[in-house]
Amino acid sequence: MGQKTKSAGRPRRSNVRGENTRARLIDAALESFSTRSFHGTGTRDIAEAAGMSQAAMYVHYPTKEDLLYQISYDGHLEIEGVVLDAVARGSSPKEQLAEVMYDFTVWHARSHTRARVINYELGGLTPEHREEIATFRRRLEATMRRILVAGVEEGGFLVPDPSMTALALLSLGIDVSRWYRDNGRWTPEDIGERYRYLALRIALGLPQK
Amino acid sequence: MGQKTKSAGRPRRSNVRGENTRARLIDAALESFSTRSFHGTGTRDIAEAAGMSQAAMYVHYPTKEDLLYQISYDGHLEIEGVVLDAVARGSSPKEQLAEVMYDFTVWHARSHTRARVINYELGGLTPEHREEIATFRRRLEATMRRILVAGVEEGGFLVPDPSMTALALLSLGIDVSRWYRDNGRWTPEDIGERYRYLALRIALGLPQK
DNA sequence: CTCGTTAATAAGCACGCGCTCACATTATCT
DNA sequence: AGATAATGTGAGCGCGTGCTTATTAACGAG
Repeated sequence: MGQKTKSAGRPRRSNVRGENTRARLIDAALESFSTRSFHGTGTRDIAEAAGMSQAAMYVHYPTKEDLLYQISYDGHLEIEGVVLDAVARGSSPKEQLAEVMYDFTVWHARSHTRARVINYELGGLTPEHREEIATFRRRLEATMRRILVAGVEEGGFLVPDPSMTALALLSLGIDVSRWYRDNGRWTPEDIGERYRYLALRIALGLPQK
Repeated sequence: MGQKTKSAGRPRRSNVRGENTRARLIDAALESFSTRSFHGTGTRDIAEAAGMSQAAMYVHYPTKEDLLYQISYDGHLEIEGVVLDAVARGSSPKEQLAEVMYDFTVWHARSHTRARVINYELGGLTPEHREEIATFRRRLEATMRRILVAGVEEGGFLVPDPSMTALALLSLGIDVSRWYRDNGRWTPEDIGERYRYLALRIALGLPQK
C-alpha cells in the first residue's frame, strides 16, 4: 500500500511487437551510458539514437533508470551463464579456473561497452535494483571462491586466502573492460590466454606450459 | 587566437588567502564525485557541502570541470610519487615489484574515494585535460613494465609479456578502489600484503615465503 | 589613507533535464 | 468490420543545471 507502481518488479517482457524497438533503445542507451555515463546521458539522446521520439521511449521503459536496470540485469545474467558454462566444462579445479578465467576475461574485452556499464554505472540504479544486482555479484564471487577452495583441498592450489584471491581474479577480468580499446594491440583472445596463465600462476605458483 | 581563456593551463596556485577555501571545495567535490559521479553532482551541492554560496565556488574554480581536473591532477601526482618512492626503496626488480605493489594497493584502498574519482571519472574531463592525465598513466605503466623487464633480464622473473602483465598488475591495485569498503573485513595493509604476494607469484612463479 | 586585488554574496539567465499528456495511428483479435 | 490494446508523436510542464552579473566587504602594498 502506498507503494509506487513505477519502476518496480522484474524486467519487462510484454508482447513481441515492440521487441525490436526495445532492443534499439537498449543498444542506444548502452552506447551512451558507456561513453558519457548514466547521468551524462539525456533521454533525448537515447531516443534520437534509437530513431524515435523521446516520448516513445516512455512507452517501453517507464524511467531512464529502468533502461540501466535492464542492461545491468541482462548483462549479469549473461556473465553468470558464461561463468557457469565454463565451470561445467572443467573436470578439475585447475581446469575450471582456466576455463572461467579465459571466458570471463574474453567476455569483458569483447563486450567492454556492456561491461563498463554493468560494472561502473551501478550507482545510477535505485537502491532496490542495486541490491538485486549485488546478489548476482555475490554469487559470482562465491563461484570463484569455491573453485579455489576445491583446488586447495585437492592439494594442487596454494591459496592462503581464497576469499580475497577470488576477488582479485575477478578484478583482473573486470578491469579489462576499463582499459580495453578496440584496435588495440591485443585481441580479446590474446588477453584471455594471458590472464588464464596469470590465474594458474597465482593458484599453482608454478610456471605453466 | 580565438582560444578560450577559460579552463586552460596548469592547476591554479594563486595566493595564500583562499587556500583553505579551495581545499574545502576540493574535499566536497571529491566526496560527491565519488558517490554520485561527476555528472550526478551539482555545483550547488559542492558549494553547500563546502559551506559557501554557489557563486563563491566560481571565484576559485572557473568551471566544475576544473575541480575534477585539479583532483585528477593532484591524485596522479601523488600516486606517481608513491610509486617512484617505492621503486627507489628496492635494490632489485623483485624488491621493487614487492614495494610498488604493496604501496600502490594500500594507497588505492586507503584513498579509495580519491582513487575512484581519478580512475573512473576521467570521462568528465575536457579532451585536453584527459590527454594530460593520460600521460601520467602511460608513465606509470612504463615504470611497472620497466621493473618486469629488468627482472626478466636479470633472470629471476618469468614474464612472457611484460606489457600486458604490467597492465594486469596495475589493474589489480586500481580495481581495489572499486570494491573496497571501509569497515570491510580487511584493512588496506591486509590487501597490500596479499597483493604483493600475488605479484611475486605472477612474476616469479614460485611460492614465496 | 588610498588603491587595486581577492573573496564572497544574492539574484537571475538561458537552457536542458526527466517525464507527462492529449491525441493519432497501427496491428491484432473476435 | 469493429472493438481493443499497443505503439507512436508534438508540445509542454516544472524544475534543476552550469554559470554570470552587479555589488559589497576585507585585505595588503605603497
